[in-house]
Amino acid sequence: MMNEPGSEIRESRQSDRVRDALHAAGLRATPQRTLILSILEETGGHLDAQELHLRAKAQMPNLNLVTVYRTLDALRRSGLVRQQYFSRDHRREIFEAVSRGEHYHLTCLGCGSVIEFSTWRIRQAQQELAESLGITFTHACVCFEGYCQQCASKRRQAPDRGEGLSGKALPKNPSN
Amino acid sequence: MMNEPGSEIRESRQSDRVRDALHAAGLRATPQRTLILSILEETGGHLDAQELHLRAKAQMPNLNLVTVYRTLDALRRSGLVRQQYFSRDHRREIFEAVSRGEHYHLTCLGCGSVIEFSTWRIRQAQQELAESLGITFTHACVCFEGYCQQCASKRRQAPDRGEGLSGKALPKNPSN
DNA sequence: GCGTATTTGCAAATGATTTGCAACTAGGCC
DNA sequence: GGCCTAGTTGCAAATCATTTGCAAATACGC
Repeated sequence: MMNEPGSEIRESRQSDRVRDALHAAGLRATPQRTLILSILEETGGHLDAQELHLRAKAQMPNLNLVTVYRTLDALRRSGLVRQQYFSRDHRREIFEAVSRGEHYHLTCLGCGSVIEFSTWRIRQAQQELAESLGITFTHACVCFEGYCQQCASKRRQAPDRGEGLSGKALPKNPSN
Repeated sequence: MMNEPGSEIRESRQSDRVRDALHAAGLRATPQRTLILSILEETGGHLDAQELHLRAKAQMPNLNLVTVYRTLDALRRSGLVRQQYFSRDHRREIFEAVSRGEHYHLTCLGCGSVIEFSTWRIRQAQQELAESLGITFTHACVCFEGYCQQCASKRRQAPDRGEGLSGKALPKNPSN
C-alpha cells in the first residue's frame, strides 16, 4: 500500500504544487480538486469526465462523477484546464491541463488515434480577421478529421472502402 | 391558401431542382426530404434539427422530428448538407446547404450573433501538415468565439464585466 | 477552534440525438 | 397504370453526457 519513499515525496511535492495552483486561481484546494488536477497534469493525454472519474476513483472511491464535472468546470473557468472536442465525437468534452502548450488535434478515421500538431495559421487567421473585420477572438475550437500517414498509405494501396468511413460507416459516437 | 401564380411556379421549379439534387445524390425524393432540403436551400442561415422541424411543420404538420434527424443525416452523408457546431453550443448540431460556399463562424459573446467569414489559412494549415506529416484531411471543425466589432468597442469603453462572459457568466447552452 | 460561504454526494432532471419496429411509399418493372 | 420491394416514415421508448436541487460536509479566514 505504501509507496517507496522517493515517490511518496515526489507525490507530496506534486500535490503541494497543485494545491498552490488552485489557491493562486482563487479556488479552494479540496482533496477532490487536488486529485483531479493532479491526474490531468500527470496524464499527458486527453481525458473526458468519465475517464477522469474512473482514474480518480482508484484513489478516492467515493468521488462522485458530478464532482468531477463541477471541478472541471471550475478549473476551466480559472484557466487551469482547457476544454475541447475531438472531431469524431463532439458530444463528449475532452480536457487537458493548460500547462501543455497550444496545439490542435487530428482524429484519424482509420485507426482512431488522436494526433497533435502545432501551426501558426490559426493565430494568423485570427490576427488578419481582427485587422480586417475588427473581430476580437477569445477562443477557437479547431479539430480535424482525416487519416494519419500510416492509414493514408494503407488506403492508397487498398482503397476498397472508398470514402465509406467518412460517411455512413462511421458511427457518430464510437465507443473507442 | 393558394399562392399567386408566379410564386407557385417558382416554388414548383425549386421543388423540381431539389428533387433532382436528391436523385443525383442517390436518395429517394420523398416529400419530407424535398421539403427539408428546400428550407435549407432557401434559408440563408444556420438551422438545427429543432428549428428546421418547426419550420417544416408549417407546411407538413405530421412531420416527425426523428424524420428531420434522419433526413439531415442522409443529406449530410450524400454531401448535400454540411453539419457543424457553433462555439457556444457544441451539443446542438447546426446545418447548412453546401451550396453556400466554404466559410467559418464566429459566435459573438456580446450579442450572440453568428458572423461568417472566409480565410485560406485553415486550408493552408492543412496543406502544410499534409506535406510535413503526411496527414490527409477529410474534415475540419473550426468555430470561433469572441466579440464582433460593435461589442468589442462597447467593451473597450465600459470594461466593467471584465472577461466574465467567457467564464461563469456564459451559460453553456444559451436558449437564444 | 468557529462560523460561514463553498463544495460535495446523491438522486433526479434535461435535452439532443438515436433506435426498434410496424406501417407506408417511391420508383423500377411489367 | 398497377405491383413489388427496398428504403423511409412515425411513434414510443431508449441513450447518454451533462446539469440541477438540496441537505450534509468542509476549507480556510478570523
